[in-house]
Amino acid sequence: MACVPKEAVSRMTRLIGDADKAECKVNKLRSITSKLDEKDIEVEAEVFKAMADPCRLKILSLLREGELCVCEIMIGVDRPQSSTSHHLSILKDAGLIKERKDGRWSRYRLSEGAVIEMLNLVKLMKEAKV
Amino acid sequence: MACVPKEAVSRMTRLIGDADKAECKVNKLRSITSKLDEKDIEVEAEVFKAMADPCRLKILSLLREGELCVCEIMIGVDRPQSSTSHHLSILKDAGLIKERKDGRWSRYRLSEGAVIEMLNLVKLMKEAKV
DNA sequence: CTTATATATCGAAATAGCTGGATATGGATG
DNA sequence: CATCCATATCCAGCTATTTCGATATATAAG
Repeated sequence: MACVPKEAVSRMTRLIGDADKAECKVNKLRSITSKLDEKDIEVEAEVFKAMADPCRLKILSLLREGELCVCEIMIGVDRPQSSTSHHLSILKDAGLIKERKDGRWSRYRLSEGAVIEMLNLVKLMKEAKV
Repeated sequence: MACVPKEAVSRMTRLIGDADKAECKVNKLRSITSKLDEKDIEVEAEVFKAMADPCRLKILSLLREGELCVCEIMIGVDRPQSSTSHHLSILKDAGLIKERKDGRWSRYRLSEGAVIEMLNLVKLMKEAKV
C-alpha cells in the first residue's frame, strides 16, 4: 500500500476510535482518488473551464442554430474581434466546437450532441437549485 | 428593434452584399443572444466554473461513494483543511453538493443525479476527442 | 504586386482564482 | 467556564485568465 501519512491515520483514529478501522478507512478514501488518472482529470477540467464563461456560453447558444463564421459570432455576442477569436480557440481546444476553413473565413460549429446535452443538463440543475 | 450598431450592419453588408438582408441577419444573430437572460447565464457559468478544477472533480468522485465529512474529504484529496473547505463552499454555492450539519461535523453529499450525468457526459466527450 | 478583408496572435493591464498558514466560530465535553 | 476539536473565514502571495488594441497572417481580387 502506498504511503499513507500517519497524520491522516491519527486524525481518522480520533474520529472513529479504532486505529485499525481508521487506517482501513484512510486507505479506502485514498484508493478512490489514486485510481483517478491525473491527466484525465485535467482534460475534464479543461472542458468545464471552457464552458465556465458567460461569453462562451452565448457562443455555444449561437452555434446551436448552425455553423457561423467569426464575424457573425462577434456580432452575436457583441465583443471585439480579438476577444471573440480568443474565446473560440478555447472552445476549440476543449473539443466543444469544430472549425472549418473556407477561403478567408473560419466557420465554427458544435462538435457533438454531448455539448447540447451538457447545456440542457445545467439548465435542469439551475431550475432544481431555485 | 433595439439598437443595432451600424458598424455591425455595414460589416455584414460587406459580407453578404445586400444591405437589407444584412440588417436582417444582424437582427437575427442579436435576437438569439438578447433572448438569453444575463442572470441565468451567470448562474450556468457558475456551475461549470465549480466543476472546472481538478481538486473539485476529485471531491465529486469521492462523494459518488456517499456522504462524507470534511476531514474525510481532505484525506481523500490530500489537501490542507482550509483549501478543502474552500472548495466545498464553491461546490455548495453552485448547487452541486448539499451540506448537513451534524454536531461539530459538516457532512457533504452530491445534490442531484444531474451531477453524475454531467461527469459521465464529460468523460464521453473526452473519449470522443481522443 | 498591391489592396482589402477575415482571422489569429501578441502584449500589457486589469481581474479573478488558487493556496495554505493563521485565526475565528461553534458544538461537545468535563 | 475552559478546553478540545471540526470547520469556516481571513489574508497575502502567487498564478491564471480575461480584455482589447495593435500587429501579423492569409486569402481573394484587381
